[in-house]
Amino acid sequence: MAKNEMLPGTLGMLVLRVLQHGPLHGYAIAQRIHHVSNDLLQVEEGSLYPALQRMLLKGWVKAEWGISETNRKVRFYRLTADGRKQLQSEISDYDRVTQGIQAVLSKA
Amino acid sequence: MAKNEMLPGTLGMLVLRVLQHGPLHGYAIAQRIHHVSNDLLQVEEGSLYPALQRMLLKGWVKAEWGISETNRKVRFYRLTADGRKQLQSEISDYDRVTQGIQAVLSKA
DNA sequence: TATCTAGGCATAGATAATCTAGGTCTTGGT
DNA sequence: ACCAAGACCTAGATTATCTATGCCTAGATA
Repeated sequence: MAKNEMLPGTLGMLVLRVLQHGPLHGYAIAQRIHHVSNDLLQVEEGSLYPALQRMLLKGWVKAEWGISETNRKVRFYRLTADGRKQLQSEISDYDRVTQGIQAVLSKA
Repeated sequence: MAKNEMLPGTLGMLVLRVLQHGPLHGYAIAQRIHHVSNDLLQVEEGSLYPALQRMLLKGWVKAEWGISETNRKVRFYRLTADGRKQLQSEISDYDRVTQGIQAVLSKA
């Protein structure tokens, strides 16, 4: 995953995480992740929108149309109760796996 | 990536890392990763062998047949100079991305 | 001796998630 | 009248993983 690419399998977790603050529209989700990560992470639109569709199907987010700060028609996503649970689960999986990886990288 | 699954994109790095000590055969690579990670990581053979093939093609490892400690015909893999460079590159990519992820998870 | 288990290599096919590269529409500024 | 940026979306290619399977051998055990 060179340059600004994502770690496959972690995008959903990041999206759910930034939605914990409150609803955001897609474009804003990508920007938020980019800024909060100090520009280390770059979410491509071709990854983001399909991911949001998957999460809608799973019931982890709900969407509704609205108007953005810049007066554009946008789709706001907000976390559901299931989404919150899913986020916790993904975080603990992620923590466990990265612990394992760190162990290998350090004491291999 | 539930239970013992891998984080996609990190297997190659882990394999190269454990080969830094010296040559190992495939089965032993999987075991080493499993043990060193405190059983957190489980490398499936169906992931490992294709990964080794890819790394052979890229020239990151070289393979030769030999006899294992348990007297079986095995294929020993050892790191090449290119493999060492690749490992450093993958580690720094990985570190950068996980820093970004941690930033989002904590200060989202 | 026959059989079983574990060690060990390998591949095919399904699945999933990403990226690239396009496309569309709108708003606000020049 | 035009253009850049905001915003949504999808198709297709690529890549990496997992599941399931097959094959072979050494050593232990019945």
